[in-house]
Amino acid sequence: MMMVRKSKGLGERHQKILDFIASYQREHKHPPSIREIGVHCDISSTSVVNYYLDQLEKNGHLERDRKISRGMRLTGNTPLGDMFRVPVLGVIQAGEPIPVPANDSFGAFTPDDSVEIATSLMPSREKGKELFALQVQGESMIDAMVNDGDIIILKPTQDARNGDMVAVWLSDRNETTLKFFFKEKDKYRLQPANPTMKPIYIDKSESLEIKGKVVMVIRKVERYN
Amino acid sequence: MMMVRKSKGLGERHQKILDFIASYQREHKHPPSIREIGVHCDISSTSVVNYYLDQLEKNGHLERDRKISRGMRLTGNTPLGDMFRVPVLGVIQAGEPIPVPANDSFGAFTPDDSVEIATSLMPSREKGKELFALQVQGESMIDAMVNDGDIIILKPTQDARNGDMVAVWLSDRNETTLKFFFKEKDKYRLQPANPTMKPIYIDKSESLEIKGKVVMVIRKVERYN
DNA sequence: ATGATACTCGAACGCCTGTTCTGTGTCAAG
DNA sequence: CTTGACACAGAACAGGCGTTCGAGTATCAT
Repeated sequence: MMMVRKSKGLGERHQKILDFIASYQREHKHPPSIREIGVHCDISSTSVVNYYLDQLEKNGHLERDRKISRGMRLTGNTPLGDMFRVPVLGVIQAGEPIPVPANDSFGAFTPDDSVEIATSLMPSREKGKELFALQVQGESMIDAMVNDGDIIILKPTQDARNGDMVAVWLSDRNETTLKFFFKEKDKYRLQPANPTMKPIYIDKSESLEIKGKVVMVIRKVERYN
Repeated sequence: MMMVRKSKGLGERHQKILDFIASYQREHKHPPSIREIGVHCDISSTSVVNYYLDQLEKNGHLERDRKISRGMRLTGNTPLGDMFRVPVLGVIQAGEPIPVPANDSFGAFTPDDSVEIATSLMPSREKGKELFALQVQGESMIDAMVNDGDIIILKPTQDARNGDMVAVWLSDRNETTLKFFFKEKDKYRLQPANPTMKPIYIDKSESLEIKGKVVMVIRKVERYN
């Protein structure tokens, strides 16, 4: 019978090292040395750090240039340098609920699809880890100035402040929509981004599920056919 | 009287080093060492390389982490890693002509403003050097599904193929617009991106200046207020 | 001529860093 | 109990690397 010491492929130590490399890289613009990793991860021997680094490389979390000082770099879905990698969780369309990230394994594997965004493009200081993206399908978001094929990036949240652009699921109407959100006396006002279009009002008795706050829209203009 | 040996800030040697660092980084994913620079740039002494590196740092072309092996990185408008830096040349609005890049000093200094785009987001294999960006002002591009404040990235071109989304200047109408372009029998059809809106037709006798082909639209959703 | 400035070379110094080797303790399987 | 895989520590080694220094050469203004 085969039993694994630590059931997960990634132990606490591994994760700690990975996190440290990422944060160090963000701060210093270059990867840490083995010894620096040791100090900050409470590992007293360089050989042990090397030991873990080897494993991380085997698992594909890391790339190494042996013999080269600080010759390591994070791979895949790790926020590298000044770029965010945002997972595309699915599509958003009129009649369907919005896929939202499972709370548990968030940083985990989403090798599906993802988009990379330069941090310099990020509006606020949104932490990249919490963001996710959806691909718009159909032309139902036209009043939000969002086209078929556009990619919207949003931050998961349940409540919005007035003026936020939110993705909401109106289960009563079986409708998904993107609107600017305003809470008024006894109802909600959902204002389209297109100023030529009129807002819709949702009574507070109606169900209104805010799924996330839209932080960015990206449109790759291909070809109109 | 003060005379400069080489009138330009950047000598041939400087440029060669800069180029080598860029190409080395692309290939190895990490910067070269001083000695490696020396070998590939025909400099026999490490101190000379260090000498030039210091100058490049003073000129702002380079950042250095002294004492740290390979602790250098290119700054500014150098296509680093897998990211494009696209210069924002100005704004685009209804009644104004579209700013287009001067043909001469393109790669030159545009320290104004710029946006960074991950190459993975680029639709075609557009070369980043030829792209430029404009910030949309006003709501005149609404029929192109482009909002006030959006950033559009386009490739300068004079002619378009059917189905391309182009930025055109209609001098007869004194109007700037973004539309899908179609050449028909004796006229041009400019099709709005918003499918609920009707196309406009431009007679071939009218002037129609294509300024560029839109390749991407980016919207940072801030706050509606 | 003379001195200043820019540029180049070569060598030596010493720290930093990845590697490797030996040894220790733990724990599950046989 | 023995064995062996696994996690870890510590020390020592060797090479890579940035730095520094002394010295030489060329150009140019004074």
